[in-house]
Amino acid sequence: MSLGDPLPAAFYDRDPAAVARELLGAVLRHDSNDGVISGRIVETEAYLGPHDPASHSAVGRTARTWHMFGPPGTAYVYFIYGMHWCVNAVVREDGYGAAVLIRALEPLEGLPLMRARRPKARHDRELLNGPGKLCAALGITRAQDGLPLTGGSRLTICAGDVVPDAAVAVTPRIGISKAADWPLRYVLR
DNA sequence: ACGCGGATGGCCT
DNA sequence: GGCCATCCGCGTA
Repeated sequence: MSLGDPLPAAFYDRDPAAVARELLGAVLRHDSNDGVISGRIVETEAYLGPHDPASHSAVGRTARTWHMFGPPGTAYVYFIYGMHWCVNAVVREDGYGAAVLIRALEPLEGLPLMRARRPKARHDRELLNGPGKLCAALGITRAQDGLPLTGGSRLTICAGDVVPDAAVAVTPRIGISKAADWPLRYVLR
């Protein structure tokens, strides 16, 4: 595995917090029908599995959460608040039900297309700084739910520069009510 | 620079 | 029926 190659399934088949930490600096890329859009991952959250009360997998394997229980390196895309899509990378072994939510990116490729898909963004800093915003900008919807992120699909995560611990902040997860004090959010500054 | 509430729909109970 | 792993606009400073 070197810089720019897709991260393999073995990268994801590990402790969710470690994967969330190490996804910082990696690159999420969507080869959409309208063009390639990519960004550097700068914020993530770990959802540990069925025993984590804030995790979607805590309700079991339903139609909505189906792909969260898929093999490591699968995209789990869900619809929330009647308007927004959010994208996760499935972690741990096939059938377990853990994932890492991608919460923010820094723009790399496809700036004009991002701006067209995010007309409300008043400057480029607001294009990808939220889980719903980055899915809108990249064109990620239910159509990408279940795709492998490990290569061979149009949605991939590729290795980036190594990020030193001094550049990483760890905080509680955002926007949840259960297990809201667990420090599983990773931010690159 | 904050804080608050409405939008909006699928899904679980 | 009520709850969301959110975003945006409007209000007060």
